[in-house]
Amino acid sequence: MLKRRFYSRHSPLVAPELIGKILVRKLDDLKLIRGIIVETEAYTGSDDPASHAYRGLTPRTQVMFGKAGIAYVYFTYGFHNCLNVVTGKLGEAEAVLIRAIEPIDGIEFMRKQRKNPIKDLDIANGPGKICQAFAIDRDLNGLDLTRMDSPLFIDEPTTEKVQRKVVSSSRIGIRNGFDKKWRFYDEESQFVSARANIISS
DNA sequence: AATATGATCTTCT
DNA sequence: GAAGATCATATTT
Repeated sequence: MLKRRFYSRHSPLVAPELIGKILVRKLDDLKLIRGIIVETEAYTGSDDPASHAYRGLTPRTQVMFGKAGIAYVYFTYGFHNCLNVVTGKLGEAEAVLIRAIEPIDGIEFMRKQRKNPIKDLDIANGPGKICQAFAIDRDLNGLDLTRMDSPLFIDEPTTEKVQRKVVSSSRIGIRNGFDKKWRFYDEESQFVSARANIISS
């Protein structure tokens, strides 16, 4: 399990290192849902016009200003939740958005969470889809991902491939801050988000 | 293959 | 009141 030391750094540094790591979700019945992170985006605070924290602390962005290694889950477009991990030093308002995942374990569960027949490629290739597949909602906002008993955390890969070809681009779905190349993804993965493919083509 | 639209919630102006 | 770190479906090229 990744420790707080890993998260307590500048988000554009943490985001590319999360590619290839394993997101793990523990359900009530002790079932394990696992997948490889293949796409992330870094956000910072007052210097990043694309960030929720750009205009300072608000009720929604409160956890971004807190300790690293905490989940920041927000609700967007009236429909979807998105999962971030808080990074940086205390008070710095940084986070990494998890944008796409390659499912490994609990695929049948994920399929049920989403829409029943659905291709493996479409289970978690987008931030809203990840939260559906992994049963993540705002109840998990503020959760500490570095505690042993946490129902959600990030692991080092074990049997999975460790070396990834990580490349960067502009972030997706934002109007400002296009100059920053803070979206990172595994160039060889088929599981990156669908919207990314549309925009970059 | 590209573009449009509906769903409909939260936050900040 | 408008915009938003989205997604699925429908409609048009």
